[in-house]
Amino acid sequence: MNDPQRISRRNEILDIATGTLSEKGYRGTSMLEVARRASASKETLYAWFGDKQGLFEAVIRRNAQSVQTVFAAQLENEAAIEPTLVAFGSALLELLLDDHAIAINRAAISEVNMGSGLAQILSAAGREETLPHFILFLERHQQSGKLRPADPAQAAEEYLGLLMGDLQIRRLLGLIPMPKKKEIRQRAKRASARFLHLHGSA
Amino acid sequence: MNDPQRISRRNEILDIATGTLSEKGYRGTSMLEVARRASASKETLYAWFGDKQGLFEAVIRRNAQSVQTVFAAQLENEAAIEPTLVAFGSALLELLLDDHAIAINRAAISEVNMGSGLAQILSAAGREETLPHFILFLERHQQSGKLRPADPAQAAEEYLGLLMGDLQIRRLLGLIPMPKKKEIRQRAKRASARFLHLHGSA
DNA sequence: TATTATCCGTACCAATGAGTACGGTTAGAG
DNA sequence: CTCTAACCGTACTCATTGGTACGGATAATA
Repeated sequence: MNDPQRISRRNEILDIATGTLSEKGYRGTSMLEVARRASASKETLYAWFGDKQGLFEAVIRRNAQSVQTVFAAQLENEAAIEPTLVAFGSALLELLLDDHAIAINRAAISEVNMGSGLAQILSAAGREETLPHFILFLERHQQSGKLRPADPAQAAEEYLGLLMGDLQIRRLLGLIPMPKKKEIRQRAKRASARFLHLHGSA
Repeated sequence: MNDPQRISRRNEILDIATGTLSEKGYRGTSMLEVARRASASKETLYAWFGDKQGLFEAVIRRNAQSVQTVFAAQLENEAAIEPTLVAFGSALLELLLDDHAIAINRAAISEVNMGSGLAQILSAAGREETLPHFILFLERHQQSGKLRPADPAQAAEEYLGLLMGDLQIRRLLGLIPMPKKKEIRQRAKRASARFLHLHGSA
């Protein structure tokens, strides 16, 4: 198997692992099932990813990587603050609430007590990576006078709180389905308006 | 074993189950271990609680019950709005972020895919039970003119979002320890101030 | 004191799943 | 074309754990 083939095969396996994770959860996903669905052998899985945790670490890392790029661009345009805020909020909700992300977060949470590092990896590749971009964005607008001076980290957290509410928890608990695009946009709009009400200079 | 003894014994077992859940998580907690710690027999556990899920359903229900009473009183006094908001927020944070509550939420989340009803029970006994009290509280203050008219349910969710931020998720992921009382109070104060900034009539 | 129901501890069963080993096959390298 | 390395499928080991069975002890009750 040559290199491009291996990469493609690897991604195929990670796709299948992600799908299985969404359907059955971490505990409910056996290596055998992933192998069967991927028409791969357990031995290959273990050779490539070490063990079960390693496989899902790879899932988390790849998922995070595909995200990272989206946000960096999102927050670095020079548009007015409100539309950017709305676009960013929508993208963030879309991303944090979709089935794959929820499955990944559930996996990380359910393995916390098993001494697994999944949660650390998820945090490092997720929040730790994107939040600074958002904070810088807020600082830029503070300096340009569009936002009143304040601790940008705290302001960022306020926006996140207004945006998410307890949606993520309720998704994690399986109490609500993925919101429709329309609801998401509406929510992002409202959160942005509220945020500007608190922090805007107008 | 007479009745009061049984009740006390039952609570003792639920305490131990809760502690074990905090330490090891749902998956990491075996019925054998609970039995051993409680100096009980597995057979008694199964006789009293049906199965593993039944045991932890009982844990959730008892925990929720002990909470419910706190909030009802909290929100029905006639004090000014801000101190009540701060007190309620502090109590809520204290309650949602402590080790036991986090362990319970982790358990419910990790069992979602297994078709367990733990999450439904948690929601019914938790959010569904306390949120209406808070909404009524907001409505009362709207009618008395202390709060500007608005959808009280939406306002309630905003307060929750401002209050929690992503603290709960980070606690669930094991990324941060339980906040100190002082931080909690400070956070409740800030969230209340922000909320009144958005919704207060003054 | 005798009786009976409950509970404890231990042993047991069946199922599951992580991780390993291996023979057969395929596909790329020389 | 041959050879070799990687991969697939299957089978196997081993540990864990949910759930059940049972004998002996214990405490309430008559």
